[in-house]
Amino acid sequence: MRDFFSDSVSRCAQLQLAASVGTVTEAKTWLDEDTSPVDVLLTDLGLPDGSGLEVIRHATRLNPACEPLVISMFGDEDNVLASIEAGALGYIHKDSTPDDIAQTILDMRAGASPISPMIARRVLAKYQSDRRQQDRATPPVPRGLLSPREQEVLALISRGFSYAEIARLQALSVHTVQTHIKNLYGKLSVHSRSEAVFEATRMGFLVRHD
Amino acid sequence: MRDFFSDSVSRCAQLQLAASVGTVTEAKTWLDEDTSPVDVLLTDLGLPDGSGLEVIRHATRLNPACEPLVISMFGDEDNVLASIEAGALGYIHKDSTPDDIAQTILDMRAGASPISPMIARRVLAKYQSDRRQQDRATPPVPRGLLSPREQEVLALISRGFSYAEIARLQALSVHTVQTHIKNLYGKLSVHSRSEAVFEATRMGFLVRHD
DNA sequence: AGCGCCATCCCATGAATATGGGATGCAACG
DNA sequence: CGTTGCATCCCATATTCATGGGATGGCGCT
Repeated sequence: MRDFFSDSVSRCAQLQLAASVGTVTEAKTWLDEDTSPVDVLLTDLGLPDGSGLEVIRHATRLNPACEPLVISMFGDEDNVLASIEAGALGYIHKDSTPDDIAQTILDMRAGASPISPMIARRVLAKYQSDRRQQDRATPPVPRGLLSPREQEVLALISRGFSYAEIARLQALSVHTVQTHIKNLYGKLSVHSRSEAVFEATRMGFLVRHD
Repeated sequence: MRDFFSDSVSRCAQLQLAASVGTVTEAKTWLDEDTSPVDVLLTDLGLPDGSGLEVIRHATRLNPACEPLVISMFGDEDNVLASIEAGALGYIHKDSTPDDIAQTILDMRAGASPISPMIARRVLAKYQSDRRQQDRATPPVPRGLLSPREQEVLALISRGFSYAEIARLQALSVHTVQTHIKNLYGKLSVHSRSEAVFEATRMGFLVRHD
């Protein structure tokens, strides 16, 4: 197998083969030790001592610019999908010729993602469903429940300002601030600043703006 | 243009052309009025009265199983990406032949996603960066920063309990509670209950347990 | 014109908090 | 065996909150 890979890679005049290993352990060790960043990672999924997914994760963590390419078998769509989630940018069939592999690597280096339309469809489906889920997670903010002033005051409370400080920041009287907070408590049905912050966060009023 | 599309579609023996329109408005109206669900939507992006993106969104909202296919020009990767986010499952070049288009539609119906490797790469990149961002959003909870006791006290604070109440609930002395909170403030570098709740939420200590 | 909601201001008081100190026993770690 | 961190307890006090009242003017809607 090593020879086969080496053979494939050696056909890319532009690339130089840095290493070729046969197990997850070997791969990780080599990645850790090697000083220069790894640009292209060509890996099988079923390695003797673990999954190629681990190697992909390891490599991309060490060098985010690394471009992992997975060798897959037919009918292995699920694993291909998993490797894409792990960071793979393309895959190639196990029975490709060395020339095919070389060409695929070059394509990938040129900015493409060698993926079959079938896989692409599944990635898209997942991408879109994730996106929809995020939208649902992003809250159905009960807008209009809190008046603008109340929201501002709430935000300041959450950052630990005292009544006096809030009054100064908003150019209000301390009394006014107290009134706003009083109303706020009513609307959130709470009885203290901390509880208000908790509830407001839970209800999506307080968003981080670091 | 209508004739061209019709011509393309009519070459798919399996498909029947339901309608062909030329503007966003027409499309929406037709989608709203037509009773049977739309299976395949073939749309250009630059329509006279708006973007094909709107049509895609409209169609997928009405029938999530709808498979939108975008007609794009060369060099229009950004828009293709946008349409994929809007729900498109594939795209085809504007200068394809009717036969190409017909074949592409059939491929898509068979479960593929006609996407060039270049576009695929960009989708993957976005997918993976979104995923990483979500991971970062899900916090690297600094476990061990807060002692168990402190976490409990924090949780009670967030629910609005007073020192005395917390003391009662935890079978502690009020003084002890005060000490814990004092230490808590130090660790979160805050100076009030509300700020503590805010920071703790931000840092992922306070999770909802409704 | 009247009603409701918001923002603004004012007051007073008991309750709760923030923060400074200091102290003990225990368990873990090297 | 000393150090360090946690949990526990104690005290005192200035500050801040929570909450009850009451009041005015503006804006939008009917």
